[in-house]
Amino acid sequence: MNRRNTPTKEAVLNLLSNSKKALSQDAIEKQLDIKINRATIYRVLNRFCEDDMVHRIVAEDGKQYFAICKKCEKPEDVQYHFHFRCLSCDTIECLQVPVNYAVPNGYRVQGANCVLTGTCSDCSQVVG
Amino acid sequence: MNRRNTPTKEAVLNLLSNSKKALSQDAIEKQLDIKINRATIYRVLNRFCEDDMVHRIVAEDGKQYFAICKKCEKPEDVQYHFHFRCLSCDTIECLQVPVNYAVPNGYRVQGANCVLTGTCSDCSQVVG
DNA sequence: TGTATTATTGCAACTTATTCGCAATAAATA
DNA sequence: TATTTATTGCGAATAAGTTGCAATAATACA
Repeated sequence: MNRRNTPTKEAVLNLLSNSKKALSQDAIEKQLDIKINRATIYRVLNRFCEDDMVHRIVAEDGKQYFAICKKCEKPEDVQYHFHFRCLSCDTIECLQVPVNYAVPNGYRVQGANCVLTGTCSDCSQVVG
Repeated sequence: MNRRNTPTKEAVLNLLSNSKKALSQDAIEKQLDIKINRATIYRVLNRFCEDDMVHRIVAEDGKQYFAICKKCEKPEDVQYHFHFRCLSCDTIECLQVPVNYAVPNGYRVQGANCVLTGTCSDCSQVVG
């Protein structure tokens, strides 16, 4: 199952690389210059995730968001990090904040999906 | 908008009270003795959440799970806690593990949805 | 350089979770 | 007991994500 290079793949990867935020399929489709089918975008994204080039975040809206970040670039860096969902500008971003936890005896952790919700620094500026 | 007591409401609340795990609408419907409409269950659950009697967890499967736990009983206890989703027995439970985080300047946190994934203590016992 | 192999794509249909409008029902209250 | 309106059931709608299939195109190889 060798991967092939296609314009679609490249376009989506570019978009994610240049975005500071995690993007949903929806957002990706809108931001792309070229028209790419919904199902294709999902397939491309799922492949990126399989290949550990991108990670998937599920927000409390139940939707999937995709991001490339520092953490993705060094897969040795196993530590999970928090994500932040701003209710004001409706975006999700990776925080450089590690997730610390101590689970009870016998629990084996294999993954983490941690999203904080609130107002991001940009949107908090409203006051002055 | 005063709340009324109904058999439905009582049944769902009982179920959640006696369950150690967080339950999805689906699970609730199956476990109830009486037949309650899907939409009604959602409405009851959403009302419970509004009234802070129950809290809602969104797992990486994108589904909502509902739970009553110690934390729910003392709303003054603002601290968020982790949830654990066992991939083996496919359940979600509240952990007595607080979520600690330090967000960058300017960020205002109003909520948290933190789910750890893996194998719970019961399912880890397989070995011995 | 031409051809075969098979990963990738687009399309349409499907699944699943959740919500919504509306009319009927039933708590609470006077 | 009558009135008010929260709650329910039903069916339909919405939205996110997946899947089957045939067509297309990237890669490998003669």
